[in-house]
Amino acid sequence: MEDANGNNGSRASGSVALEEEVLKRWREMDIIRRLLSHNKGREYFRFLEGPPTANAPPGVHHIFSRTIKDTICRYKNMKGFYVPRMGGWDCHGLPVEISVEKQLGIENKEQIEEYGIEPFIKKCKESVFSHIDQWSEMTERIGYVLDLDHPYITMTDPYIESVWWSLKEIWKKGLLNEGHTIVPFCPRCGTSLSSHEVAQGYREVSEPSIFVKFKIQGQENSYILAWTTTPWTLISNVALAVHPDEFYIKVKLNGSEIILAEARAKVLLKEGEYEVIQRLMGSDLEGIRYEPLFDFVRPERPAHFVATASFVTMEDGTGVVHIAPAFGEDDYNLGVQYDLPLVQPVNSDGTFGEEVTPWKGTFVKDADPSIIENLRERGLLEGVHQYAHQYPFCWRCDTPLLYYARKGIYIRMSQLRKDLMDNNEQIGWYPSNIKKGRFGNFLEEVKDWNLSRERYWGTPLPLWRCQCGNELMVGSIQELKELSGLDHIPELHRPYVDAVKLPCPECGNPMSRVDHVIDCWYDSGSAPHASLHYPFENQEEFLKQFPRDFIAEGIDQTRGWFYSLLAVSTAVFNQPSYRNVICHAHVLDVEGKKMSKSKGNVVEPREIFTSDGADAIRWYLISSSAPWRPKLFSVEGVKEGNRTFLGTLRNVMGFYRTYADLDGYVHSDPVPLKDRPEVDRWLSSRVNKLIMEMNRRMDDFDLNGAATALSDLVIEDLSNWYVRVNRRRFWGTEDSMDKKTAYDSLHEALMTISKLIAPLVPFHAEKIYLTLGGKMDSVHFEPYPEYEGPGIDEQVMVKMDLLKKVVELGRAARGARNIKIRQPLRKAVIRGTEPFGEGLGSIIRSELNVKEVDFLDDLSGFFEMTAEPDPKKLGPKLKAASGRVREELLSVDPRELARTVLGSGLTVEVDGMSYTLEREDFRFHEVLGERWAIGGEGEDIEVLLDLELTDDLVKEGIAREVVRRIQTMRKEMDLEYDAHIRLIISGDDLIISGIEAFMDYILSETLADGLEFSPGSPLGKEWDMDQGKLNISIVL
RNA sequence: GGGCCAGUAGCUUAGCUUGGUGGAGCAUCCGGCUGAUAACCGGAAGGUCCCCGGUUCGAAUCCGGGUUGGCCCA
Repeated sequence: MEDANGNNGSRASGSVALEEEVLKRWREMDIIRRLLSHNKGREYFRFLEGPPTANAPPGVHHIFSRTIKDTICRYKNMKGFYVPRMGGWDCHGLPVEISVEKQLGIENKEQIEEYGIEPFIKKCKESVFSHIDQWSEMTERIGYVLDLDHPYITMTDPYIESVWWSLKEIWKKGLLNEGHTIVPFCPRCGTSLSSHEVAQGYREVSEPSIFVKFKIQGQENSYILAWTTTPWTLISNVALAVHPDEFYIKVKLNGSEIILAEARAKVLLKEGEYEVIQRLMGSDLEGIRYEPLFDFVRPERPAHFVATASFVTMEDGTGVVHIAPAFGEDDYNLGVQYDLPLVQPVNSDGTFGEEVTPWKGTFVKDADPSIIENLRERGLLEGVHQYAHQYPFCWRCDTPLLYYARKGIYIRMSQLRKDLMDNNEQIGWYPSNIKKGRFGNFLEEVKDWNLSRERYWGTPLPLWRCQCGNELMVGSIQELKELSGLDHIPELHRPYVDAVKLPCPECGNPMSRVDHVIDCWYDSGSAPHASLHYPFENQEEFLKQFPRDFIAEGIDQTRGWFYSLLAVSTAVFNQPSYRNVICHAHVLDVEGKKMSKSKGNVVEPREIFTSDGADAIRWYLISSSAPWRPKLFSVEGVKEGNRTFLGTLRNVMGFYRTYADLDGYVHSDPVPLKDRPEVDRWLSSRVNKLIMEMNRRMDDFDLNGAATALSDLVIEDLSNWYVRVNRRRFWGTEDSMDKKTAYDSLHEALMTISKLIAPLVPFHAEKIYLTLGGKMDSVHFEPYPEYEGPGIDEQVMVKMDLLKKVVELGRAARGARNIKIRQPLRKAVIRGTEPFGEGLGSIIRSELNVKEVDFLDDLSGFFEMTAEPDPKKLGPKLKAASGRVREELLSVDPRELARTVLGSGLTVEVDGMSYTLEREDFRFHEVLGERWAIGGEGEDIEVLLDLELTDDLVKEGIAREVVRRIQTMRKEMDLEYDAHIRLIISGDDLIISGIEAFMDYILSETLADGLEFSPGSPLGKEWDMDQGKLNISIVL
């Protein structure tokens, strides 16, 4: 609650009340919707919202993304750009299916088929927006300007149609192929897993690894030694791989001749145990044929020979890798290179097929011991080792995953590698290292993109096939209708699209759609065109918005959305679809751990909204460090920002309002700047300088730098300095020109600040703007302040810096000698600066409470000099000896050293060498006598205070002590600021004489109409002062 | 296992590009100030600038290696 003076009871709660008031106004005046069309018709700032999935509630990290995006967009909007901000929702994908599976209590594809695809995807559709209310609420509450009424939704027909169009474009370019890809596969769930899911399930396991002898064809007793951690894949072996540029040796071991890598022999075999017969390069081994270990499958193409491959390492094994192309990515690629057969005698449930007679129906991994035993009996086993390595398990059912060749449709991104890299050059990355680093490295090794998913809930792959081998890619709804002869397609999802058969133009037989849906990353990567239903609608609008100027998401999107956007736009348009991207780090808990429900360390956005508000959390996330530094989220940190920065703002406003209301001040006909005192011109210069800096930082996407600059000005310059030293100018009862000038200056500074902070803390900005009588309906319609020179008076800024330094040093001088500020002193003497004008000089006198300020060029009369060697000078001059010389000189009495150096000069002998040093090689200090206190000793500016007290000074000090006590009592009595009082006082003689000497001063400071001395008054408050006892009563 | 980023006071961090006696905020303690401020001002205490090595007269800063944490990928 606010009191009559506009002060908030508590700084923290003040922020929530303020925001609710602003939110109410925004709703009533439709501000957010109006901002969405603000500047329409002017130049575009082209922003793209990354679509979240609304089937889980938003967390703090979503607030982080949204704050960054909102801040940049609000800024550009104020800079005069039209900033369309279409919301977006990502709908498809396995996570949705899984949540529906859970809800239905089923857990595999068979059960989904049993349940029915149609009711299943209906459930998916319902589930997609299960938490949309929380998302909308959060979005509005943090003030994110986003069009939630017309969002793009990736599961709608228009969106899917645009996705289809782009796929057909890619298909027309011949970039869409079918092939096998090796995918991680869960044999129990019957599905391949996304890389993200696989990453969740890695565990360290210890498994038997075996050394197997492959008999070389046509040679007696001669073998190649290979090593594997997956014995079951030996059934499907079709080749052995060696590194072409490593040395291999043939050795005699246990009566056999064996080939293995030289580097590995040294590790695996004991010295003397073997005899080297021959040394060869890996490339010399290429083509050697060997006898297959098993013959369950007879390959249709040449197999069982040695190939060379650079992925073979000398880190472990024998330097010979057994190759089974159906069960590993490297193996598969090598298979393509050597045209090896794809031997795959394993069913999709992970058991061996009929042809593998001894183990048919056995889960492959369970067959390992028996296979090992089989090899041992046949004398082909050289050894078994326990081997610890990382292996992926299904995150859902904990079954070990198998790498498995599956048919799939993929985009040949590897062919577009150079285009991707060229397009990446046109993108500004924040932080910049991502461009060449994490993202650039990824592009250099970009793999073909497996688009197909053997699932249900996704954009159906629009590829129809005929038995005759003919294929058709469908690129629009219209095309599908024409080809099928149907005039109604219920929707572009399974199973409806599956039901559509197309007559084959080649042979007339019905063509069926391939089963697959596509990777939902392709959906979101299509957002730049699909959000506008391009090219079916909005052709012009699309051209205006492509490529987008700015996107921002978490760094985990590097290979997610940031990649899929670039991949789609490169494949379809050969351009990047975004020009600038901020990748922010994650929001972790206070200990640096990932927030997760199971750990119970999740911070609920709502809790912060009701305790400290949206601006507080926005400010915390932006001001605490650069966006790409992880945020160790602490509620204390949010509160601190709310107290220090936002609270100070609210308080300066409160101060302004208290007195402006009292005086009926309105900002009009302002006093010309040149007629204002220096301190006002200083404030204006500081604000102008901030305008320059804010524009520069925001244009550079440097939000953290902008926040720091704001905070410095508001806390240090505006509140802690300008308002504090000028308070008295606002207090006077009569309407003076000086008072109006002070109001003008404070009003103007606050008005500009309200605009400068608007993108960052939109609620506080609004409140300040409106309180100051801003003309627009919202500060967010105002143009962002632009620097218009010459608004910066460098001279007055330099002077003020000096002045602040003088005051700081003067206070330090008092502190060092324990002299209270309320005790007036006769004189301050300052060295090292020019005299200030009367205006600024009076600030020094009141801040330091001295009667007189003197400036002297030379204070040596007060001092004795000391000297110490300056390592910065000694180093370059004496090189290696500098350390010893410095040590030597530090052992000399510094006063004596100073006398010598300043007098006859100095030669020092160290380790038998002699060095001549000069004045410049030293730093000088001064020490002074008892009467004076010093601040800044040895610095560019020094301040001396005369501590000698006269009777008058003592009495004045007493008077100030008395005033302070009366003011405290007024406050305790909760008196109105302008309430007049009468005083009844008694006390010790010295104190009474002080009061008598400064009677007028005391009366006017405390708004007292009379003061009466009345010994022994029982009603008053008893005070214990340094100078004796005092009793004060206040009467109204 | 690979890539990227980071390690500075009890906590949050600046400084690192371009080497020259390490700064700030919060918290603590002492003192001061206070009719705008749950504020503010002065001071104290608190540092192996993650570790080891190299370059240099001199390294928080540059280079190499390691380590710990985060993220991404396997």
